[in-house]
Amino acid sequence: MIQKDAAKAIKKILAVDDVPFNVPPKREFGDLSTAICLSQAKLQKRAPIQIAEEVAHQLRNVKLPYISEIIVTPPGYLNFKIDHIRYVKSIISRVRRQGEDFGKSNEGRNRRILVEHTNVNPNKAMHIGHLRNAVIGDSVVRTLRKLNYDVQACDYIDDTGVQVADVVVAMLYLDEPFYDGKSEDFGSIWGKYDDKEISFDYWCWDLYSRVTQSFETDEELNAKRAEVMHLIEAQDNPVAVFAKEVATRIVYAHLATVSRLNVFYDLLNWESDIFMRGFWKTAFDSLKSAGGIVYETEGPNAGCWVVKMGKGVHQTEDGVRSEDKVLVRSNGTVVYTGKDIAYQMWKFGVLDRDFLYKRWGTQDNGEELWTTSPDGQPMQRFGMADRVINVIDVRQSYLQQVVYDCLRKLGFKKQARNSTHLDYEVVVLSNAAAAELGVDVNANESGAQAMSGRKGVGVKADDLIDAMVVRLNEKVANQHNAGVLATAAIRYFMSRISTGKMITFDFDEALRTTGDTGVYCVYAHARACSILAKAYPKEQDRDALNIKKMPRQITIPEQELAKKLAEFPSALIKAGQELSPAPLAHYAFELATVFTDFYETPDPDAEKQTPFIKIKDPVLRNYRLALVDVFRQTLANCLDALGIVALERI
RNA sequence: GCGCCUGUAGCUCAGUGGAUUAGAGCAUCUGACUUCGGAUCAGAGGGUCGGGGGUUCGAGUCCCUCCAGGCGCGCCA
Repeated sequence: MIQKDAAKAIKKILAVDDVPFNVPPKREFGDLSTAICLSQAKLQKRAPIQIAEEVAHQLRNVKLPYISEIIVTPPGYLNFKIDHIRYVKSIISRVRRQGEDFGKSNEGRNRRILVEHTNVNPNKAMHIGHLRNAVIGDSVVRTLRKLNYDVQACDYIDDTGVQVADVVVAMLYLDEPFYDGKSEDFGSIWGKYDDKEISFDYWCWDLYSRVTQSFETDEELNAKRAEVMHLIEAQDNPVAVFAKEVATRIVYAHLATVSRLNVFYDLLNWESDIFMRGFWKTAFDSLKSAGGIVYETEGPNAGCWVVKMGKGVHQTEDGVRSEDKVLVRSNGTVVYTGKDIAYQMWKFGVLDRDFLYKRWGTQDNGEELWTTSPDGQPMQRFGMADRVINVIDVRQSYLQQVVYDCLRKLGFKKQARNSTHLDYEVVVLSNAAAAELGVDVNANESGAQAMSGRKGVGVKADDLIDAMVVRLNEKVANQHNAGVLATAAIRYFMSRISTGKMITFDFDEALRTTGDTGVYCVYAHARACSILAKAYPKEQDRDALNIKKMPRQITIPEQELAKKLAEFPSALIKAGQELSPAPLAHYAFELATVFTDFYETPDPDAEKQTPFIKIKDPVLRNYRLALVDVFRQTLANCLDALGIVALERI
């Protein structure tokens, strides 16, 4: 706010659009500075120092609040000294007044954003790569809600794809007893799975990797695979019903897994419903009449409906290739991207068709989760978004662009513009981690291995969470706190790295509890709570934190803490603009670090530090404790945006 | 071949045109609890910001080029 006021005044004086601020290298220059006059010098063709002096003169007349002095330094910097007593006081009272709402803003103005994330194939346990998606998606949802967007969090369930079909084939035909091909009774099939031994998603993990290996050699099994895929697509037979049951059981397992990490949704969107509600037919008709799609009669795509992309047909070293994207195969079936176009149109409410909905259940956060369903009811509630964000890893960039291009070709230019592929890099395994999972690599060589569901190579999400809980259990008050801390550790670990960077997963690094970690952040919060609990054993005594009097001097650690606290609203805005949890993770750690410094050395000049709760001067005592309190509140708000619960005691 | 991403300390990462000395964490070494939580803190060592050009008063940051690594370019999802 202090910066905003100064920027506003300077904008007026110099008639510029933007005034960047930063921190001067030396404290005697002040607390804030801007080099705006240096860049202005070029345009005005005058000495920068001269401009700076003039601006400083005018600013002094404006009387900015919280600014006590304005200094000009060569070659033309404008430096501001803050009136720390007024400033710190205003931060404290602002955070105390706003409480949980501190940091929120009205950026979104209630604009509706649909965020789709997680989207794990319902055929096996989730691994840590899926976790990255869920953590990024959920954090973005939380952040956008704090910016007052009307957010719908969706999880897409591809229950009719090949991956589910493969597990179904495995269950029916990999081990005896085999399915007879027509029965509605799958009792003997379910008998192969023992829920006392292993969870269903884990069981499928191994089953899936076994069946994909068998496909390489087993002709008969491949024939069954084609048959099962056909039956699932047809939807009107016992195998399709069985497949839906398999997928549903896996979805329950996935939701249980992500729930351990505080990831929640508003709606589950099933691909089978997209299929049965005729979404594709409508989109196909629109594409045909808009001329966005053409039927090829010759060339490599003869017999297909394609979207014209790039250069079309061209010669490469592999022979004649086409950049065009096939949407309808020559056998008349639609590819995934085709369905995705229809689905994207639904998200914006421009498809002219809708799902049927019913309640799925209540999530651990107390919120109702809905699902699309063939036996649901129509509802005017989901979709119809102003903006759509699809959280999908970077390998699908090309296909996402095809979807958005098709929207454009259909005349939905605004919707195409408001479609965002939130692309993030994948999680790979360090050689050491891969070796630990039994992959044949040299653990001592630097390098990484891709995870592979088909090969069954990957760190399962629940295994990671369990390992974290085990590690934390020793020093924690109870089992519940170990779970909360494990969530903090894992979410932070997945959040702190920029979305554009690959995460090379390593057990030692992921399970760390010291330094730049979620555990450190929660620890700092718990410590602050502990101080307050000792200072004011009775709840009503905390009224003293509504401070009226300030000490005569503000120490440097106090200034640093106050400045960092004031940054939180802009950290949230930045995270919302970048669609990434990383800025908030960095902010949380910095805030915790600045607080710890304030806690350890509140009076840098004093020979001996006095614990806050033992300070005799009531003004200083209440003031310092008020700082502890607003820190506690701000960190908790930040961690909330990251889906991390700030414990009061560990 | 074309396109996208990444390259900053031994390792994992910040740093989205500003200040003489490029910041954290981990690891290594040295220290600090009879006072508010030691999952902490203080200190030390460790850098040709992949290389080379350019733009600018000023470049880790922008442009060009080269190098290295990753990922895309399916009638798979």
